[in-house]
Amino acid sequence: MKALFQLEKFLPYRFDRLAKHISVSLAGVYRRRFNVTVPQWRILALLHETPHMSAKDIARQGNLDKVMVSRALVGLEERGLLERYISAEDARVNELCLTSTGTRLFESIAPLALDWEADFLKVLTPQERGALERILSKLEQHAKSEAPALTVIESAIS
Amino acid sequence: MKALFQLEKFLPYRFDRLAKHISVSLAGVYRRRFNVTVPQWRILALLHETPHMSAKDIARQGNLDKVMVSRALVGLEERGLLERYISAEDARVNELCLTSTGTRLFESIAPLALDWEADFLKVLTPQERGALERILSKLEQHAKSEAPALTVIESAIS
DNA sequence: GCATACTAGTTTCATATGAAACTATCTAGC
DNA sequence: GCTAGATAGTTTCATATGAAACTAGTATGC
Repeated sequence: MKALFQLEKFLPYRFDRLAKHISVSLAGVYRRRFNVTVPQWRILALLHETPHMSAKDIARQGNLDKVMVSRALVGLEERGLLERYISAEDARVNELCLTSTGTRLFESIAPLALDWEADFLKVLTPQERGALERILSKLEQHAKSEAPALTVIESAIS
Repeated sequence: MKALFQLEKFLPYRFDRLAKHISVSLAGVYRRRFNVTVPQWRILALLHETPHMSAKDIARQGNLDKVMVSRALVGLEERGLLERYISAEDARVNELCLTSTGTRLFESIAPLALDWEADFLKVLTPQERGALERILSKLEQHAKSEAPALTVIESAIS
């Protein structure tokens, strides 16, 4: 009648531990070989996919703090990996765009990132990979939908 | 022939985002209601399960930095939630033990934590929950086994 | 038994983080 | 067209983090 609770089996703990492991391990690849931080890597990926995004959009789509985006952009700009233009419609907005150097850098990193991912998932069967995909999607959906409500509770209580 | 890489579908990104969401949301429960941090919560859980652990064992089993453990212990001790004894075999080692107050506090939090977990998983079918369990175990196993190798590479390169 | 190398836990310090204030710009209502 | 309130992005500042140095104690080899 002991063992009501075991940290080792507690999902939030397991998720945190695994996510940290993944992040540290993969971030090492970007950093060692390309001297790129995680926020910078996300920015490269987002801008490669959708050029001319604003910093705000990057923050939202890359799950990053706007302060972190601001700082990461400075670093990328200094290295000539991206350029900013002031938006024609709204002078507050930065229109961001990878330079050809930035594009090439991203295209060097991306295959390594995908290799890393493939290697990480190689212990799973194809069925399990499909299941993981579906499960993550459901949990993400759930998380997204409850986020606003929790914010309200948060500000109401604390 | 675009879209070789989409951040939104990249597993490390998805894991990081989901884990952060979980952590922030759940940590709010401990903190608001009980003024307990995540490391403190892990320590309470581990000591409840296995009394008389050392700080080092807690760091390893709770996936925490030893500095963080040291600091979290001070907070718990000050609140009278745990006591330390100097180990009889080795005077460097702290033998840690929850007080009855600490035990009661843990036993107040645990059901809420489990409720939170159940609520979080309620969008999954029983089959999916089983699959998630199995998948996580495999990935954890894989992560654990490659960790030492990566450390070697790390120190060799950087 | 004493010098050397090691380990548990703490402290220090330099860096990372993000909340809040700030600047520049925009929008809405008058 | 001007004022009040909002928003994009930056800067400041106070806190969180963890690597490395430190302290106290242990183990080993001679």
